[in-house]
Amino acid sequence: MAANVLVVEDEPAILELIAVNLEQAGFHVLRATDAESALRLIGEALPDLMLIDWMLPALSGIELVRRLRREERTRALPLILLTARGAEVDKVLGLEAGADDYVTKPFSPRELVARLRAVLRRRRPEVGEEVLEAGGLRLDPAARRVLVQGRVVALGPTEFRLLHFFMTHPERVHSRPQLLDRVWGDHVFVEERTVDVHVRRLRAALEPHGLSGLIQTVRGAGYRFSVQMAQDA
Amino acid sequence: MAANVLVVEDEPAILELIAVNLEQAGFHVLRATDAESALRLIGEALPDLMLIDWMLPALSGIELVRRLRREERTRALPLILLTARGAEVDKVLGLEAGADDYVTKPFSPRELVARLRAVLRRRRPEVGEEVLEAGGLRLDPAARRVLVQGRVVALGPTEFRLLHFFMTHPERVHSRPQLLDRVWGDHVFVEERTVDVHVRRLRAALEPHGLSGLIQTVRGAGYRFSVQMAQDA
DNA sequence: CGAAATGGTGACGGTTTCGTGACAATTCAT
DNA sequence: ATGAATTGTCACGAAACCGTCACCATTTCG
Repeated sequence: MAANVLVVEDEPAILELIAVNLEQAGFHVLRATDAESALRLIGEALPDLMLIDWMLPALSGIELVRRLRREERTRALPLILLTARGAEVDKVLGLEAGADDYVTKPFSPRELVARLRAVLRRRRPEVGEEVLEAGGLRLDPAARRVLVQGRVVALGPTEFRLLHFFMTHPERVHSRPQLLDRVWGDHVFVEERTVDVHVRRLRAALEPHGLSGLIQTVRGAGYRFSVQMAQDA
Repeated sequence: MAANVLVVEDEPAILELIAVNLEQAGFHVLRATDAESALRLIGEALPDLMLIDWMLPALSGIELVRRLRREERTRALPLILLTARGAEVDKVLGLEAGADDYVTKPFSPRELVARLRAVLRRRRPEVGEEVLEAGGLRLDPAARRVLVQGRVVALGPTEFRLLHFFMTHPERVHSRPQLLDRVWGDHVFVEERTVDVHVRRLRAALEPHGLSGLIQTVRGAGYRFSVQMAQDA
């Protein structure tokens, strides 16, 4: 989720101001003070989004936008332009050049972050939204809902994510550390036994619907979601 | 591609100036010097876009905009307002009344043409104007009205838009940022919790009509409009 | 057989999230 | 201009959720 944002702004003070705000919002910020160094940075690795000042030395912001749009590799790169207040015309020209959005200076940090997120969200074509079916279960990620024979299974957020992971990685054993990594996130630190508790809660939620044995304990190894082995004593 | 543009401007010299510029840019220009003759022209044939001066004799430009937005036939008609320089309030009022954009006088021909093209490009799609029915609700976008069993449901503007969005995207969870994005608009910045309040108001408005459970909260994720499963704990 | 290891289970605070009522600011119609 | 309606924000409390622990059952292995 930590998106890389490349900020191109020639005024060092403003650049830092923006960078600090974005980093506080959880973004990873790359800095550039002119278009050329920005292009150089892009050459190494594509960021997830670019924030470009309208006024830049040498190659102007809008020129940079146009150039990025011409290149195949950077064509789909989300771009946001920073324009000075009152430059109404610039907005139109900027959007025509191919920017995804613009922010007028001065701006509030909240507004900037909101715009950023909006653009990032819009560009992503929602991956992993297919409905999953296995072992009589029907999990719909978009609706965030689990059904078994038309009946809704009541699940908490963590249980839902856990089941989601199990269903996307069935028929194999996952250790507790692995589950913590994939379901809780690699930055979270919780006890391994917490997994046990949530597995139990998930089992308890499935039981009333006649489903049991789907999640199996592999002693000394971890847990496994299995449709095949679901019916044994 | 030669779009018909109806220009409403009471000052003959300015009207001609605009007309000449637009025609040079390839538009077909219709002229009117007051709101009434403009309405008469529209009665015969709808233009593709209207350029309306703020100050008009008798019926003012903003009144004309409001009136056009009320009529079903002209609701989707792209409108651009011409305002005097520095009249910041006018801009807000104009956009609120339903104009798609505004241009401040004096303006450069190039700017005017750019705005016109921009507005035409993102012309309102006629889709999403058909009557929606779901879960005992009947929503008419054109009439901006919601019925349940013939009875009118009293909704504020925001609640209406919220319900409209829900009904056009049912059976899936929408996060608060997503809802702010789609219902409030990209360029509005309000607290996320504001969504909660409006969801509550919407629920409160539906309840007296025997409808409950249609809008479900999904803890940690957002809200969901669901017709099926509307009756569970 | 007994000790150690492993996992199931129930319960308990702490935290997060959401519903709700109130409020001030603003807009709109009269 | 006055009053009604709408909107965004906040504070408070209820409820849901989470992580942890203690305790017990079962398995493993000396």
